[in-house]
Amino acid sequence: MPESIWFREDARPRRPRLSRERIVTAAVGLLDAEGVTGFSMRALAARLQAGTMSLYEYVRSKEDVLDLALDEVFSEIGEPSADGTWREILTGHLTRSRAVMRRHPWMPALIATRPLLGPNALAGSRAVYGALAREGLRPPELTAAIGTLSSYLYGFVASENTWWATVRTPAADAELRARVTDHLLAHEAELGHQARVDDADFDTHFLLGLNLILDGIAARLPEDTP
Amino acid sequence: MPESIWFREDARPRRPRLSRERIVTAAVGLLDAEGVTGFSMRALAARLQAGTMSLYEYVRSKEDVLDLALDEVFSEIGEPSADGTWREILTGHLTRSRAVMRRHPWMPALIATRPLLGPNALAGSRAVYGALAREGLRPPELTAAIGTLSSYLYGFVASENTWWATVRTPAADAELRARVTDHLLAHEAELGHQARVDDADFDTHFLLGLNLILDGIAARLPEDTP
DNA sequence: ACGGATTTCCGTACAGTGCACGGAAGGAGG
DNA sequence: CCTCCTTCCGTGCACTGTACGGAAATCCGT
Repeated sequence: MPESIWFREDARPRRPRLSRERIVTAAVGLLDAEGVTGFSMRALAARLQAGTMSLYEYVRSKEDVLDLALDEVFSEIGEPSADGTWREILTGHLTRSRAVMRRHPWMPALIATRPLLGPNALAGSRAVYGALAREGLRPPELTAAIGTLSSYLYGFVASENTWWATVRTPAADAELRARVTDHLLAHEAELGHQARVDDADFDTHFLLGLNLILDGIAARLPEDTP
Repeated sequence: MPESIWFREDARPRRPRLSRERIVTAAVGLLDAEGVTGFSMRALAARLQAGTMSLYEYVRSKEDVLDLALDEVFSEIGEPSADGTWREILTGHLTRSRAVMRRHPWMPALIATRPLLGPNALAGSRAVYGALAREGLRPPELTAAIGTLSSYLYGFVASENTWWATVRTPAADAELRARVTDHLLAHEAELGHQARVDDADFDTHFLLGLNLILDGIAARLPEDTP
């Protein structure tokens, strides 16, 4: 019977099994699981139960996949909230950005290599731009303020991530950890302050540094806002 | 004559052709010339006119070489000058740091991956620490200030470098460049400001952002200093 | 209904990578 | 002279990105 053709559930390519979206989400998952060094086209194809070369129907190169994955996770940050003071808006947006970059610790390494030109990344910077322009800040101070905020965010999370990565390696880098802890202790001991490094530490340091920058921006706004 | 032992000018067994130092300086040269993606142990050995595996007598792994090269160029930054106001000292130090990172554009990508635990990197952060502690700043604000400054520096140069790298590629990324220029223009046009991107632009933006942060730090110093 | 054209999939192959291993060259110490 | 020990490095292995060409399945014009 010729209709039996409808019952061959997966003989060969009826509808395309693969798609750009499926590849990108699989790439994000692989990067989360294995990091940037564990990422390979073969591993990505295996995760999709496809042949390696099948990916290249939808994607130009490995770099292409990485760019796509990077912009994909930028969308997780979302738009800044519409209400609140400008300080609250920016603090919330940067805090959420930091959370996303900690959830996907491979982001800083890619950002350092590839330009941020995906639609989601551009939309984010545009939103921050609007929040500050609404307060009356103008170029070049406006551009500098945005650059400072994003540079700070990105630099902070990068060192935060490599710190945790170093500390989590069991015993191979024990010597490195001892070295930096000694370094910190030498500093702190001079001033009688207890050295301790944990998540809460990074949280408060992030907010302290952010408020440093926000104070500097506030001093450049045309009139004072609470 | 037993004294002849004192005239053996070279070290123990035989004068080694290779050395850790020679490998490190060759690695810096190779990274400057080819970038991090063009760096390979085979290319490094070729540059030293040696067999690939000879390197492994002096170096544990490729990662090891990269760590060594990174700390090597950190020494180019030098110590902060001893006199001047704290703002002048920090501005000078950060400006010199930025210059070194532009001279070796592969630095941000490595910093995003590996922890900064080489002796030269640690010495630099210690010097900045001292300059601010001398003004009376104490932890946790002191630690936050240092982290903010280095995060800013590193994030700024990273985006600066990828920007130039993108722009310099002849025509392949012309579309990307057009996209970001459109983006900038859309912003600037809203406010009637001319968009232009060149070296001087990055210089002034770097100093604007730096002064933003320094103002924030100044507000936290115990008593006012000019 | 049939014969191409097109789309999807992927096996094979090639040039490149980091590095483990084992061996050769040659001076040093006995 | 023999032996050890340091430096050097050729070979090999598992792995990478991707160019190429072919096979299978669907679509389309007739």
